[in-house]
Amino acid sequence: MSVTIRDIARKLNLSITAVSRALDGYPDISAATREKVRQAALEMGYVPNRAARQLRRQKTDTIGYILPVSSPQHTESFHTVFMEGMSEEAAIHRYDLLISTAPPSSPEEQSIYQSWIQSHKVDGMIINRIQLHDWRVHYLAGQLFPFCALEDSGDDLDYPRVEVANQAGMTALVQHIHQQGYQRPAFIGGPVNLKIQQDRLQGYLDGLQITGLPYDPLLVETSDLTGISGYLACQRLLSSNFPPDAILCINDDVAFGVMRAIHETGLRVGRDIAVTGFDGLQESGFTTPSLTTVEQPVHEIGRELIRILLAEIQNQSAIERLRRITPSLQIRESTQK
Amino acid sequence: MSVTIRDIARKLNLSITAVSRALDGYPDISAATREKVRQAALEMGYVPNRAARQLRRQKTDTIGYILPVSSPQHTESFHTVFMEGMSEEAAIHRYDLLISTAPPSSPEEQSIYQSWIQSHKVDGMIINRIQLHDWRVHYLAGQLFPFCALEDSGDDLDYPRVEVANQAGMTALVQHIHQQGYQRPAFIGGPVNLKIQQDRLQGYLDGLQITGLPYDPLLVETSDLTGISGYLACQRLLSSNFPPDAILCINDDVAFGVMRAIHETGLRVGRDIAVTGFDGLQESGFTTPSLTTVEQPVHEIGRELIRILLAEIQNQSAIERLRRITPSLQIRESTQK
DNA sequence: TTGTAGGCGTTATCAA
DNA sequence: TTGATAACGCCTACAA
Repeated sequence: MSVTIRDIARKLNLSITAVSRALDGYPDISAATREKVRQAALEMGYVPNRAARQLRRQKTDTIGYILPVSSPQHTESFHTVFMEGMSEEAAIHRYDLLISTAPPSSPEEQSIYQSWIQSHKVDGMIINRIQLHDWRVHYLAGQLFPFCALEDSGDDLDYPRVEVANQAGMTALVQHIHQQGYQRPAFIGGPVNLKIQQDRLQGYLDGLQITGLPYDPLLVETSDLTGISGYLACQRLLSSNFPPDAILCINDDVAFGVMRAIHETGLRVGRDIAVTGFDGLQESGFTTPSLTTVEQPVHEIGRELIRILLAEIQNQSAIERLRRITPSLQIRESTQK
Repeated sequence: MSVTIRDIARKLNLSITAVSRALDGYPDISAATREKVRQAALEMGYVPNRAARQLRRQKTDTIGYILPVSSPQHTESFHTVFMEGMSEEAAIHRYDLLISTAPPSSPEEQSIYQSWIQSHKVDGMIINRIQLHDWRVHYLAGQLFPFCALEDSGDDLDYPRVEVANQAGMTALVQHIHQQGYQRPAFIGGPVNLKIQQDRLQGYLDGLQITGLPYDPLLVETSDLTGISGYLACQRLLSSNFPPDAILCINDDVAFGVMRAIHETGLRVGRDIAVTGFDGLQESGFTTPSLTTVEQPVHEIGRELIRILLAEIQNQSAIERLRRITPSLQIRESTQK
C-alpha cells in the first residue's frame, strides 16, 4: 500500500517512535537523525495516514458546512464566492472543508449534523442563513461543539459569529432612492424567519420613517431568494392598482428576476422604476442596466468565519469572537431616472 | 466521550465482536441479539467513529473535488450548481464531498492531490475543467486511483467520464445566428489548453464552414471565462475597423460581460449585435435582453459524475463508464434583430 | 537521545 | 451463533 512511518523506521534502522517524533519536530531528537528521517520521508513520498492520526488525536482537521439548498436548480450565486472564501482560508491552515447539501431545517439537515458531530467527522461547523432561534445554534451550543455563525439568531446566547450591518445597509438604500426622487418604494423579502429578512425589512421600515415616505403593507412582497421568485413577486406588485416606482429586493438574485419582469412589461428600469439588490455579486455590475446594491465582502466574510472558528477550536481566546462588517452602497444605473 | 461499540457490549453483556456484527447486519448472528443490539445502539445514541472505521477498512466514504479558482472574486456561477448536483448524489449514497480550492495546474493543486490520495483522505476524485493532456488524468490513472472526469483530455486513455457535445452545440449556435441574418460572427474563447476551448472553437469553425460564413482570425478573441474578461475582449472586438455583428462566447459569464460592454457603447444587443452564451445558467434567462445559449444539465452532470465514480470505486463494471450528454439550444432575445 | 508498549474504535480471522 | 485476539497507522507516557 502506501508508505508508512514503519517503512521509514525499517529503512533507517530506527524505532517508529523516533521517526514519528522527528517528523513532528519534537526537540528531544538529535538534529542529525531528524534530518535523516525528513530526507527519507521526502524521498519515499511519505504522507501521514489521516484516519490513524485522527483516531489517535481525536481531531479531524476538517470543517463542516452544509449548503442550504431549497429547490435544486434555483440557486443563489452567493454560495460559490462564500465557499471559495472559506475553502481558501481553511487551506491556509491545512484544514479541509467537508460539504453536504440539505434543505434548511429539514430532517436531512439534522441527521447530517448529528452524524458528523457524533462520529467525529469534523472539528467544527460553519452556519449560514441563520434563522430566528435557529435550532442549530441551540444544538451546537448544547453539545459544546465549536461553530461559527454568519449573523445572529436573536437568542440571548453568546457565540462566535460575523455580523453584517444589514439593517443600516437597507436603510441607506431607501435614503438613496428617496434622494433620487422615487416616491413609492416596495420591498421584496424572503422567508419570514430568516434573520436577514428581519433585518433588511426593518431597515426598509426605518428608511421609510427617516425619509418620511409612506408605508403601505401592499408594497411588501415575499420571495424565496431566487430570481424566479423575484420575477413572480414583481409581477404581483406591478399588477396592483397603485404600483410602486421603486423595488428594493432582499438580494441581488431576486433583483435580477425583478428587472426581467419589469423589462417584459415594456417599462424601463431606472427611468420608470428603480430596482436595488443586496450582496454586491459580481454579476450585479454586468446587468443592463447595472444594479444598485449593497456590497458585502462575501469572500472575506467566508474567510473570517473560518478564522474565528479555528481560533475557537484551538481555544485561542485572544481573537475577537464577534466581528461586525459594514457593507458598502454601490450606486449604479438601476436607480437613475 | 462518545458512545462506542464497547459501551453497548458492556451494557448487554456481549462481546464487541457480536455487537459489531449485529450492527453491520451480518447473517451469522441470531435475530434476537441483533434486535437487542440495534435497540440499545439507538437508545444510547451510538454513531460509529469514522476514523476508526476508515483505519480498519481503508475506505473513507468521501469524494474529493478541487474547485478551480483563478482570481478570487471572479467566479463562474457554474460551480454552485455543479457542486450541488455532486453533493446531492453523494449524500444519497452516504458519501461526503471534500472540497478544497486551488488554481488549475498550480503547485498547490498538485500537493492537494498528493496529500489527499496518499493520506487516504478520499476514495475517489472528480475532475473538472479538463485540459489537453491533463496531468491529473495521468497521475490518477498511474496511481490506479478511482476518478471520474468531466470531458476528455484528448489522450488515448480509457477512463470513466461524462462528455458533453460541446462542438455540436457551438456549431448549432453558428447556424442559428446565420439563419437570423447575422454575417460576421466573432468568437470569444478561453485558455487555449482547456478542452472546452478546443471543442467550442472547433464547433465555431465548423459552423462557419457549413454556413459558408467567412473566417477571420481577427474575430477570435480570448478570455479567462469570467464576465470581466468577456467585457474587455468585447471592447477589443468593437474597436476594430471591421467589427463583428455577432459574438459567440465560450460561456454565459463571458456573455454577460460582453452584453455589458455592448450596452455601454450605445449599441443594442440583438438588433445591432447578436450575443450567445454557453452553459444555460439560470441567470441567462433573466438578463436584458435574455441570452441565447446552449443549455447543459449542469446539476445532472454533477450527479452523473458521482454515480459513475461510485460504481468505479465499488468495481461495478455493470455501469457505463462513458456517458455522452447532448446540450440543448435555447433561443432567446439576444439573437433577434 | 532513543526504544518499548499500550491504546485510539473498528473490523476480520479464527477458533470455540 | 458467539468470543478472543490481532491488526489498521499513529502518538505518547514511560523506561532505558
